[in-house]
Amino acid sequence: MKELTKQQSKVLACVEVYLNKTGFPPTRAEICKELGFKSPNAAEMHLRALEKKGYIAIQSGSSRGISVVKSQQNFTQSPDQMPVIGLVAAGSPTLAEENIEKRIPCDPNMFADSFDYFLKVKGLSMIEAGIHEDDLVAIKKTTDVKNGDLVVVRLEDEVTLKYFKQNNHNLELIPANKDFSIIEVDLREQEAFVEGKSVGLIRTH
Amino acid sequence: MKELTKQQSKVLACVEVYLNKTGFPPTRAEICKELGFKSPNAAEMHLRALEKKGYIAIQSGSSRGISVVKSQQNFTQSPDQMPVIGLVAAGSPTLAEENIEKRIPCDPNMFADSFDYFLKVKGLSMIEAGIHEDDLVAIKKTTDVKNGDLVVVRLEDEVTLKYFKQNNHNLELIPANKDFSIIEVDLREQEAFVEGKSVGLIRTH
DNA sequence: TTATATACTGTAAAAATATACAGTATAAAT
DNA sequence: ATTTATACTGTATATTTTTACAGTATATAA
Repeated sequence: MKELTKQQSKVLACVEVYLNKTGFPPTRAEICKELGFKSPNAAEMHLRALEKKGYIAIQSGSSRGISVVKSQQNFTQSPDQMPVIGLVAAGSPTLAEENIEKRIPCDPNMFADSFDYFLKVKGLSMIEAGIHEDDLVAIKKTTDVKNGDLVVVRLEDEVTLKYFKQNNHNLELIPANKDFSIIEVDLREQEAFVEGKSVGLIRTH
Repeated sequence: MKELTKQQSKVLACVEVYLNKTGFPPTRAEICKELGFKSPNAAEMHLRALEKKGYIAIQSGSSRGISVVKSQQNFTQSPDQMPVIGLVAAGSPTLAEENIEKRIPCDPNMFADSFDYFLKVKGLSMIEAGIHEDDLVAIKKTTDVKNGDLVVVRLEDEVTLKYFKQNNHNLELIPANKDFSIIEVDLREQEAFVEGKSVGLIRTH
């Protein structure tokens, strides 16, 4: 099987992801939108190349007439098992096997945004936001967070779940419980690592 | 899940076979050709019926925008699309398509107990249990509930989510908000229908 | 007897989509 | 220095496809 160029590989992945999410293949225009191309012909050329190399088949004249012949990644057909990580007092939440308490079968796209793992909540600092002890907060690994986001932040070796608010070098980590006080950090004096942000929550009754 | 008519069943099978063979869904015209209809509207009507009964989802305006939600055969392994139902003021929560606000890809076994649908929470009566407006409560259809369970109960045409407590003919539906009062029902005087119980909760941030 | 649901035909317009053609730009190969 | 392959933009058009509307026919329920 012939090698794919970087862009061809991206296009194939895009088709596969779309197919997985919607159940039918994307149009040229949709591929463009996803990958940032400005001409439908960009997608067309890549698709033709993928066809030539035997990765897809194109039904000429049919809309969305793409079928994936040889998948790049092996999509697991069974439901994903998303890991649950305890909010350990020390160190970053890592996906190392020893930190995974258990796994929950669910779709990483079940919330508005995709997520990477569940964080098990300890303590009552966010209770007024309806976040209880042992709730599982779905975390997307990212450093791209805005004021007001519910974020996972590491200070020294302490990991915490709080609302995020930053003005220049002044970082505030805001709890949702009047018995707790705001954590203020001067970023010139102390480092803070944003591990990710919450995109959702689940709780077992 | 509602029963299908003979023709609807044929159309669903046709879609599934086509999907299996080509990798993308058929158009109305192709369904007609396959099943011998002479008008694309014949296929259209059957597809709309299948959508209403929850077997497929149709992406409006998209060509071939059909995704099979609930397969007749059991060969689609894609993650289940669990329905979200609004807590309507009147009548039971039903799974008829007109009551389904959207669907969420997730595993029906993600909680300790399996569930049938999500109920979208209205109001603040359970806020002290960390259940907010617009949270989605996972409901298992059952009448087998115990005191202390979080249940969906219908009184007359009112559907409500409360804690369950019953002593003989005396039923109490207990909110989790000090501004709300307990609903007391004498079962000799008034009927109460237990629609199901909550097995979990999800919230999108 | 009059609805009501199922099950279509036939037509047509609007919208979505594939796809051809004419270019531009860049890097690597010859 | 010129070709060749990759990687696009931009435009236009023919075709595909959805979808609304107006009917017809039949069986079943109220």
